[in-house]
Amino acid sequence: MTSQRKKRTPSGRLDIRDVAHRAKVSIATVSRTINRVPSVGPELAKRVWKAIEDLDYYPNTQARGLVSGRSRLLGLVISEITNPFFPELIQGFEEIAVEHGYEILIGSTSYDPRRMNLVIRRMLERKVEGVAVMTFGIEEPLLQHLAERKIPLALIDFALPSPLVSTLRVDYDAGLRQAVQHLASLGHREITFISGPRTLHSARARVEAFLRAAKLAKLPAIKAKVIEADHTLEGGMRAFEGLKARGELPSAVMCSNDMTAIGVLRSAYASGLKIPKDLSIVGFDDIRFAQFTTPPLTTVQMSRSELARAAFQALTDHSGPLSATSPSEYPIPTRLIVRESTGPAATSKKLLRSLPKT
Amino acid sequence: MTSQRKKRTPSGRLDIRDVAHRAKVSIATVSRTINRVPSVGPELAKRVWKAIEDLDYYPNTQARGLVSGRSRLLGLVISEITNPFFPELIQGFEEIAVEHGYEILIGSTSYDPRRMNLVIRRMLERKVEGVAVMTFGIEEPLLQHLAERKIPLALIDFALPSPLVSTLRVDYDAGLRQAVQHLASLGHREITFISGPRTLHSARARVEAFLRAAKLAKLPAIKAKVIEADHTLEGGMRAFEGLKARGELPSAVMCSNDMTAIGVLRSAYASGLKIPKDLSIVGFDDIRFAQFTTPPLTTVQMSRSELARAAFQALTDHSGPLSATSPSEYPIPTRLIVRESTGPAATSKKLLRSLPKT
DNA sequence: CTCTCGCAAGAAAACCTTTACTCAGGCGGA
DNA sequence: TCCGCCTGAGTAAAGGTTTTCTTGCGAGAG
Repeated sequence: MTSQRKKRTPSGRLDIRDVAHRAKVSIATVSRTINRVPSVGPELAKRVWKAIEDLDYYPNTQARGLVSGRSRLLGLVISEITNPFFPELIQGFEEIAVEHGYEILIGSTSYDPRRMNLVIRRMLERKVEGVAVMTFGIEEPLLQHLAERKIPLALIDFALPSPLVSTLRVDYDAGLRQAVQHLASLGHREITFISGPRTLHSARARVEAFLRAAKLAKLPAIKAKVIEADHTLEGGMRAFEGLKARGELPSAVMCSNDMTAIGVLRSAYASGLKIPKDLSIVGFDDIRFAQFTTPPLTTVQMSRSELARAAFQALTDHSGPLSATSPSEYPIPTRLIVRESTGPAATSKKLLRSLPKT
Repeated sequence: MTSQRKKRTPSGRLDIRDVAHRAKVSIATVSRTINRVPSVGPELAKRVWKAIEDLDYYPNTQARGLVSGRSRLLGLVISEITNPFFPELIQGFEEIAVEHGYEILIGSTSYDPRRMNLVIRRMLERKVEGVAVMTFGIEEPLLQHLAERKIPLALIDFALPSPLVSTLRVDYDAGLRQAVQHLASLGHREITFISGPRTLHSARARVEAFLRAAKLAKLPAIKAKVIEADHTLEGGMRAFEGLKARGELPSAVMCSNDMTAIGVLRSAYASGLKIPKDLSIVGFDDIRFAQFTTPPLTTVQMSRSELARAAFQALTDHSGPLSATSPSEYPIPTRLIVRESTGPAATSKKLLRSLPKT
């Protein structure tokens, strides 16, 4: 009974023993109470909770993690936080993670393999319990490295034959088909797709889905062309300028992401074109800003919150008992959001004539 | 010498002892090597590093933090990650933090006091070594709570009389003075300032700085008016509509942030006004998107990377020995960036006449 | 009435580092 | 030559939890 307290400054950090002392129980009981182990008697539990309340105690996560081997930390690897696509993803991910008692570690790769390496290392050191790799320029060897460490992984548009790796499979076809059909029904017969960098899985997947959609829409003489840009606003501007300079402007442009579409919009506007009268533009992603362009952008929505939810799901499914019953693919739906950047087709002949010469 | 290893699965997580064993030294030496304690002989150190390399060992951050009392974690509290101001701030903060071996924990408050509470709690549990509170709707009691916990704090535009609290003092005057003078030199005599919510310190500080600048510019009969919005794009649109409906459109509008300015821009455009011919618009913040509006936005730049750097500085200055020599205020400069949304004044008479009636 | 089983709660080990303390040599000064 | 001191490396304690193992107690069965 001689609860021999060691010297400690009264104002110092308080620990589980302080609580135990105040509630007149052992530290084990306090721990069990906090972790809601059912074997604690209800009246004892109440006393413990009161002590916790009184002292304003909260457990030390580091000690907890050390012994339990669980860090309650999840990694989120993104390309660049200044790309407006990602903050919305982060928001969703943070929300659901926190709700489940996890904290998230964010790492931006800036498309730099060296940084990617560093990011992975950081997450490993912090003993994350899972990593959602939501960046597009993925380096396969690095992922292997992670997979070998027995860390659950959630990848986007990319699969890896490992039991702990899940894939978020974006259903590009659905949304792009809707978009192509929407355009076709407005009378567009020529659609140019401005793609992202060919090096990105996700960009390639979008192109292919577009091509399939164009084929499927088998309208007479629909012409589907693809040119490559880089998923940036500036890239979109350059793509438009290129098209215009070569006299290849179609009546409708679809873009691999919204930033590109906004760039096109901007350049088209600067060229004196009226959107959608002279040119219809469709984006992809539905970033928040798409609602606020002039005119508001018609775009294919890929829900960020759904993506976040699926990623979290995938990660935590795998961190439980290795029952291997958890699915390895999680479908992410997409759908067209019609706003005002699309309208009835103008013939490209007329369009070209109306253009001021550069 | 009987280096009695306990049973351990060969493929299990590896330990500082594994390294010690392989390098044939004690674990203390390994630890010292890793932490670059100079008392380790160079040839021993080399052997240890080699062992670390061979095993691909990295230390367990949790154990480290537990014993050293240092989590190497910094908290960053923001309002909303989807507000484009913040990702740029986060980027800068992450960069410098990682460079110094820290990891950051992000918490969004969404202007909700309850969430704010939760965010603080999360950071406390993780034993962060400092918190940068970069949100604007700060709850004072919560900060007190943090300050009492002896956690270094960096606040923006807000001071607290506590040794561990530093203030990032944004020099609104400089930038706003430049903006007012720029407008004045273009012939504008009426400038309306669209403020943020009065409840925000930062918003109030901007208003006051604007008023000072207007006074200082003491051009004859300059009319400085202030109306309140809410720092959102929609808020900016509403503010413009209100001004227009009341027939109070000035020749120039300055906004408390860029989102507001973009809203005004958008509404003005929708009303058939030409920017900057009919109306000059100045923003504040210089978010990245400000370069891409049509026309590109003239705005007062408050450098996010500088803010991030100062915040980090403030936090780490205080976490060293409590020498109290660290400054408690860190100045953040601002300056005008002239783009194309400002131009020579049109008289408001003429402007009103040219407006289509609502 | 006693023995055993089950359950609630306490004691102690374990988690992986860092760091204070200890110890063995080597070297310089007296 | 001897002693104290410095240097470099090892030993062990500490840090705050969780969790396994123990223990004590009450109740039900024989």
